[in-house]
Amino acid sequence: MTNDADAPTPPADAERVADRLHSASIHLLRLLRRRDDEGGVTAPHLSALSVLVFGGAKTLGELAAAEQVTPPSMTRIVRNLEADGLVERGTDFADRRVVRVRATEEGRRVMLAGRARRVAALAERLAKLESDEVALLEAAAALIERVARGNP
Amino acid sequence: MTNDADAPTPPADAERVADRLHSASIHLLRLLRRRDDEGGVTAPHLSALSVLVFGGAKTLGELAAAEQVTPPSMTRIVRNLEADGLVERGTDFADRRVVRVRATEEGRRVMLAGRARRVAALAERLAKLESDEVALLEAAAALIERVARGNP
DNA sequence: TTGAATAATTAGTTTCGCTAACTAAATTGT
DNA sequence: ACAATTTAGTTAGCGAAACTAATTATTCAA
Repeated sequence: MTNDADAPTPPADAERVADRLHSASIHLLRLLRRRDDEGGVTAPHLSALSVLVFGGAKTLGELAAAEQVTPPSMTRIVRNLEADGLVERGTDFADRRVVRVRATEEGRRVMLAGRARRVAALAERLAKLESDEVALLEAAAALIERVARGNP
Repeated sequence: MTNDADAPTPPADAERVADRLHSASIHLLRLLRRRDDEGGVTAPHLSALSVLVFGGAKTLGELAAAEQVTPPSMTRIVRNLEADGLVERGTDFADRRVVRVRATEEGRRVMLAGRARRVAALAERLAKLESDEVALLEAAAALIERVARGNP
């Protein structure tokens, strides 16, 4: 495995890049996966919560779609978040089937604190990179996000 | 997000980038997990197998380290791979505590096929990007890999 | 030679995601 | 208007993945 982070326009075959990106993502998440005992908030919870904090209230279905999980999975995530007082559910009066979910103030605080804590190990390592490398990673994150959804 | 790696030093705060990278990785892997269920080999298995195929035989402990999981986790992965005939275990004659693991021929074939299947959805989407965007992602993958391990 | 260290395994727990089947509410078609 | 269909969400249950703690087997060192 030779390093081609700085190679001059390599033959960037989509499949090879896909494979590396896949592999890199697995290893990155394993680094961050460990449970956050202090806050008790796991990565998927934090992720859903941050959608609510930054994107405002959503229906359960919208949240499931945003997080790319099935509705039953999101039902469970929301139930746990509610039990911890981090989100609130309300019924939509126009359509009583839908469940509206929004972050509580505590949810907002916990999300911000938990995120900082969870991401600290990574941020620490990023701080050691050159600034152009960090910029590259930021651009890449946006691209990956776009690719993971349907390139919208 | 039109700027590249050579953008004029944006305020690339490490923590913000860490958060986005984290989020992007979660979503990317969720996308790929679904595709993967169509085949018999799961992502962690494939990942470990590819270490063996590309890196040659390893001890169980080395494999655990390479994959950033604990030894018990790797024990289970290897047991499953062995049950499927994809790897073989052998005792090291110099030190009878260690378990040497190597991919079988079938393991090699299955790994390559599985990887192609797994990565197809991603590669398809990558193919729609500009070539400089793909190159950026490739460089990012290498960087992420470096960061996820201890920046060596 | 006995005791500490190392490699791997076993046992048990937790979290997460899925599918299938269900309830409840809204919409549609006759 | 009311039966049939569609839509939103929930419940129940399965399987995969990862962890910690404790155990076994082997090696190394005092």
